[in-house]
Amino acid sequence: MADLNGEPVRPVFALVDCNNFYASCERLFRPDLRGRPVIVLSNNDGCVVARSKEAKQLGIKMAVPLYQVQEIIERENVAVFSSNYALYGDLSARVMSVLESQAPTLEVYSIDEAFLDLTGLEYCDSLSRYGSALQQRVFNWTGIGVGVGIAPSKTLAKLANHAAKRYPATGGVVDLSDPVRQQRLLNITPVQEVWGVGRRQGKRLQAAGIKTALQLSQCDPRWIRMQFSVTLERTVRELCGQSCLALEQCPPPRQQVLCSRTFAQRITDYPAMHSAICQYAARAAEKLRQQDRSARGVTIFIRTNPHSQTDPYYSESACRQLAVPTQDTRTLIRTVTALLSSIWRDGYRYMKAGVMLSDLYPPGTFQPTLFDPAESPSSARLMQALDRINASGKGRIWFAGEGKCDGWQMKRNKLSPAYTTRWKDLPVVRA
DNA sequence: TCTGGGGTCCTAGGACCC
DNA sequence: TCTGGGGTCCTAGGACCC
Repeated sequence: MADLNGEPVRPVFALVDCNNFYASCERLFRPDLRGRPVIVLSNNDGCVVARSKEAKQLGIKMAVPLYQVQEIIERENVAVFSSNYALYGDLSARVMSVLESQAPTLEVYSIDEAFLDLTGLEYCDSLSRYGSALQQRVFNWTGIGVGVGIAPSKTLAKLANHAAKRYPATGGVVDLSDPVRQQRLLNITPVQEVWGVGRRQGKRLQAAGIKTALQLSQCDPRWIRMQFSVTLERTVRELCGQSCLALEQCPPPRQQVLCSRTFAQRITDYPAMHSAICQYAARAAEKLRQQDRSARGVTIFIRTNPHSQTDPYYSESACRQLAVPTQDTRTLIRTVTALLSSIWRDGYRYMKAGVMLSDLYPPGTFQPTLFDPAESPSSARLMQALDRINASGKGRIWFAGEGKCDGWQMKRNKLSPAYTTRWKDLPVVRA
């Protein structure tokens, strides 16, 4: 693309990221929690996955197990919540719809982040002024605070966003279009904070004397490719302001569907594991149908606690390729049941299990052989009826194999109401 | 006692083909 | 005694992301 003077148009990306998203959601309908430290826990109330500003200041680290910060929680009167995905998902959709109304194109990157394409906008308005207006509008319309990072590549936009959050003087908006500013920020950013550099590669880079993002950006991309990977080569180029990652407006179709859980209490007997595996298969099948796919590959895994010093470790998986893809819960339950009996061993204390569906086909795209069994014509209608009933909120139908609720079910002791998605949880305001 | 869940992409190596 | 070159596909495992 070129502008009217024949100069190539430089792409401009913005990354908008919600501040302490889950913690902000929990506080939105609880004004009494303003100023009080808030944390949100992972499934099973296991680890800390979100912290309000105040909680961060107390030194509560990300992903730390709950029991390790119990003392701080009690001493400092920290408000603790289980994950409430119904609430976060709904508020996320609200934030995204505001962003969508304010930018020509956007990519929803995760539950609390979106990339926007602002190419060409700098000719109409100052980019940072636009960022501030966007931030204000999201806050006014949803009550959620966001940070905005603007730059010529996604990786730099990520970095700008980090800076917007780290340095309050920025007001939560950083425009990194200027190469001099880019260099300055890269110079004070440790290499492992760059998007796409994880712990492992961070260590390897450090060992090679590459300690800052600036040093990484100055590496020869070909050398990086040889020593590391093409992915990291792309990161180097992106850090130099060369955009290699495009905006993905429609997310590519999923290639697998996974449902796995850690149990609240260890499972030691086969019937309990069987009902857990059946429940995960049923849930995975539900997701599969939501995505309008049929799966041919079925994998299950079971494992004990890898952290345990005292219990023996066991981890095993098994998979099967079906003759024809299916989205019928009954077929999947039959399959996982057979797989489970092949890997189950008595005498272990199991901590986690899961069901994975892969080799996914859109309807009507699989070519069966002459002798493949056809799916019964009533299957799709039956599954539709099942999904409709279970979505109606009037009750739930499940398969016998799933059993009734048991002690191993996920622990969510500190769950807040589904304020925005369930009528009976609607907050009431009294004058 | 107590450590989440759900994804993607890349690479190396083996099997196989002509 | 001598034993090519080029390619595809599949899988397991590693690394990364939020």
